[in-house]
Amino acid sequence: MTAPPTTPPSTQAKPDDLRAFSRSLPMALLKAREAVMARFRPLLREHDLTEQQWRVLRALTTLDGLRAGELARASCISMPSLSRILKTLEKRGLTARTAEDGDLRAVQIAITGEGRRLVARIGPHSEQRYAEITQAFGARRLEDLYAQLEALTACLTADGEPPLADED
Amino acid sequence: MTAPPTTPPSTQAKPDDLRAFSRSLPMALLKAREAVMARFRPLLREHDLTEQQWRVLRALTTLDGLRAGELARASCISMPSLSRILKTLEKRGLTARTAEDGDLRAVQIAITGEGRRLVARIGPHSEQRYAEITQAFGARRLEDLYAQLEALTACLTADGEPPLADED
DNA sequence: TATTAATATTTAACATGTTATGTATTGCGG
DNA sequence: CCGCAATACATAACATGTTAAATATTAATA
Repeated sequence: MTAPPTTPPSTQAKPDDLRAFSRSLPMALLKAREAVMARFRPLLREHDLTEQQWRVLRALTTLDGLRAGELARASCISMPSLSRILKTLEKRGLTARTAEDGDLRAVQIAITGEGRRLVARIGPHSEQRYAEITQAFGARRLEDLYAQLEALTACLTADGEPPLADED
Repeated sequence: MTAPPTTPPSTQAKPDDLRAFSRSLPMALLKAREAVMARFRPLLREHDLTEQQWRVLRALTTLDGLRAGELARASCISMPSLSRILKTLEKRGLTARTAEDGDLRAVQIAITGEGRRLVARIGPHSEQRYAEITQAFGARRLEDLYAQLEALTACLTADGEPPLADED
C-alpha cells in the first residue's frame, strides 16, 4: 500500500518509500543547483556580492532602466527581496533609482558606472567558471539539460493548475 | 527602447550577452524548482508546514533515530537551519531529541507518533501531486531528467575543484 | 468630482540559507 | 592527568524567500 507510483526502472530492494524520498524532484534540482553554485560563490564572495545581487547587476547590464517589477521578473527575485537588495546596492553606489515620468508609482532602476565596472571585472571570471562546467559536463549534454529544464518549467507553469482552489 | 521583456518566447536578435544571462544554468534550475514546488506548497501550507520541515519529517519517517548531522545531509538542510527547524518541530510535538549513549555530543532525532500521523495524512496527497507532474511531463522524460541532474551533480561535486584557493 | 478598484512598490513578520563563532564532549599526545 | 586538536551541535549576524499588509498613485465609475 502507498506504493510510490513512480516505479522507476532500476530499483533495488529498499524500504518502500525511502526511495521515493531520495528520488524527490525538488531535491534533485536543489542538489544540482547547489553543485553549480558552489563553483560561482567563491568568486562572488571575493567581491562581496551575493548570488542575487549578482543576478540583479547582471540583468541591469543588459537591460538598463527597467522598472522594479520587470527587473524582479528578469532576475527571478521576488519584489520584497528586490526592494531590500536595491537598498544595499544603492548604498554601495552600484545602482540608482529614478522615478518614472508618466507614472509616479513606478521606479526605474539603473546601473551606475561603478556598477558596470564591477560587472566588467567579475564577468570574465564568471564566464570561465561557466566554461569549466560546460567542459566537465559536456556542451551537448548541457544544451539537452537546458531544453529539458525549460520544457519542465513550461509544462508546469503553462496551465494544469486551476487558478485558485477553494477552502482556506 | 528598453522594451519590457515580459515573456519573450522565441529568442530573437538581442544584445549579445543578454542570452548568456537568461541562459544561466542556476536560473534554469531555479525556475524549474520553483515550478515544481508551486505544486506542493499549497498542500504543505494547509498543514502549516514549510518545504524544509516537510523534508525533515519525510526523512525521519524512513530513517528514524538519525543523528542531527546525518539528518541534515539526508534532507539537504544545513546544520544551522536544521537546529532551528527542529526547535519548531519539537514545539509542535512532531519530533524529539534524545542524547546518544556512547557520545554525549551527539543527538538522535526521532519522529513522534503525532509526526507520523501528520506525514501519513499528507503523504497520499503529496504522491498525487507527484503523479500529476509525472503524467504532465512524461514518466520517461522525468527519469531521463533525474539521470541528467544526478550526473551533473556528481560531475561537479566529485572533484574538479582544488580544495582551496589562496588569497584571503 | 468623489468613490472605489487596480497598479507599483515598500514594509513587516517569520522561516531559512550562509558564514563565522561558541560550547560541550571526545580522543590523543605528552 | 593535562593540554589540545577534532568532533557534534548550537547560536549569532546578516541576507534572502514567502506571505500578508501598508502606501502611494493611477484608472475606472458612479
